[in-house]
Amino acid sequence: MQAIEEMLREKRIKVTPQRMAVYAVLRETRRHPNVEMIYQKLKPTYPAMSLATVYKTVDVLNKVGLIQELNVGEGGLRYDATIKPHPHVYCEKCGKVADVEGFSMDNLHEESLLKKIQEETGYNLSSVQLYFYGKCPECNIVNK
Amino acid sequence: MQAIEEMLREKRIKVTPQRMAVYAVLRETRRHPNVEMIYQKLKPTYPAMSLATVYKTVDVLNKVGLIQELNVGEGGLRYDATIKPHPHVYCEKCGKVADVEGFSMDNLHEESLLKKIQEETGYNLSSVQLYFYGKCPECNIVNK
DNA sequence: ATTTCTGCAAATGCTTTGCATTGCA
DNA sequence: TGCAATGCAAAGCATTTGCAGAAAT
Repeated sequence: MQAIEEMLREKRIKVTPQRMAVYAVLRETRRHPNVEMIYQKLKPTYPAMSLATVYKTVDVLNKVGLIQELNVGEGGLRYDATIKPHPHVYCEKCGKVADVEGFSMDNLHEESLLKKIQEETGYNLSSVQLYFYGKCPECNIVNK
Repeated sequence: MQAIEEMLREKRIKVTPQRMAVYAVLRETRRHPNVEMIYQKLKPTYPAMSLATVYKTVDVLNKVGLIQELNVGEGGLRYDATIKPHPHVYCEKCGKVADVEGFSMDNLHEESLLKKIQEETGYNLSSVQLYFYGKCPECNIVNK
């Protein structure tokens, strides 16, 4: 795994402690946190860090392509440091987001398919998201 | 096409002019409007209708399965009266949402695939959404 | 030295809520 | 009649913005 500092530098954005910290949090977790979760996680270590900075930081990291933004149900946008396209499952009860690893999205990026959809819709496409909705194992146990 | 009044009645929800009007708007358009757009569309005909009612109505229609809710980019949730699963394309510049018709999502609902993903994730799945992101034809022409 | 980022607080925008009134069944 | 839906205004969150001071290149 490449050093975080290097990765930011390669993207030609200024390397600040806040940016390294936010990116580090996202690389260490599989929980697809939203901005508030990232903020809470960083608070003990960076008491001065502002929520607005977390918002700005995930925006920058997303725009340079170091992380991806997930638009699943409620609770705000979620962030994922794994940028290789993969499907996500969302729990409609507790809001948990998990990766689906056993399904490749390569076929959705396949040259011919994207081209076909571009022709049909006239859109110039750049990315794809596949979301599955349901109930997570923990919420399934609980009645109702 | 079935009469709107009948469809609401079959879902055992109270039939009101507001609900029929909102559902009618969604059946007549392919623009995947958000709540504000539906509200603006109805204002001339139903000047007394409240924005809150539109919010409550799309929520009810979605819950009984007459419409589906789309969680694409900015500008609020979008609504679609076509409930058969199909992919959507979202324009990252102007926010337009369009249907993709040339790609079937049946394979994503295939018994074996859903089962496989349920086994891997432990989630009990109920629905799927496939979103493509890019730029629409109109926005592609404009520079930058 | 410049440019960009951060932190704060205020502002914005979408959505929900509480409640009195109205309307469907 | 009784329960549910509507309309209005206020409240609630998530997110954005403007700007002065701080930090990175």
